[in-house]
Amino acid sequence: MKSEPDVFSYDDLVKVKREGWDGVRNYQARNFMREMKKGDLVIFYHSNATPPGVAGVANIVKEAEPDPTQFDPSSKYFDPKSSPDDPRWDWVTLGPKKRLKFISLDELRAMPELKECRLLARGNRLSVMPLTEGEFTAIVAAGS
DNA sequence: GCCAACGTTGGC
DNA sequence: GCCAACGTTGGC
Repeated sequence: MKSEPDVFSYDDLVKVKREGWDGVRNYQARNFMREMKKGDLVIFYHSNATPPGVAGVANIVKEAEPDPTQFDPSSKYFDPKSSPDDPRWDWVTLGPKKRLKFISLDELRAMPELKECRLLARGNRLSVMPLTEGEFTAIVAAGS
């Protein structure tokens, strides 16, 4: 899962202990969140950063449920086409699991295990996407 | 249903 | 700040 560290970093997650992952407004990303189970592990990626890269491992502490910001007119994530009767967007709640030694995007690209990794695919803009077990393990090993 | 215009993402 | 990629919107 990607986050812009200026907005919400891995350190912020450690600080607040748990955080609802608000603002996902892409159906594919939403559907991936819906597949997540409590206890699932998540690679926390810092996007739009200098440098971008992986900061740590998080876990799912609460499964998908409606993202309340979609109903809040004062939120930048407000969606007037969504209603509490028929919510369109979900969030999951994350907690910190394990901080990793920062792995920059350059280092990720150099890892043979990540050759096919969706995160690194050209033009990929999804903020939530699945990793294979091998990819996950390789990233954790690189940051441990 | 097509597709041009537009907005957003995210690396550089 | 630039720009490629690509999802969404809206006119037809």
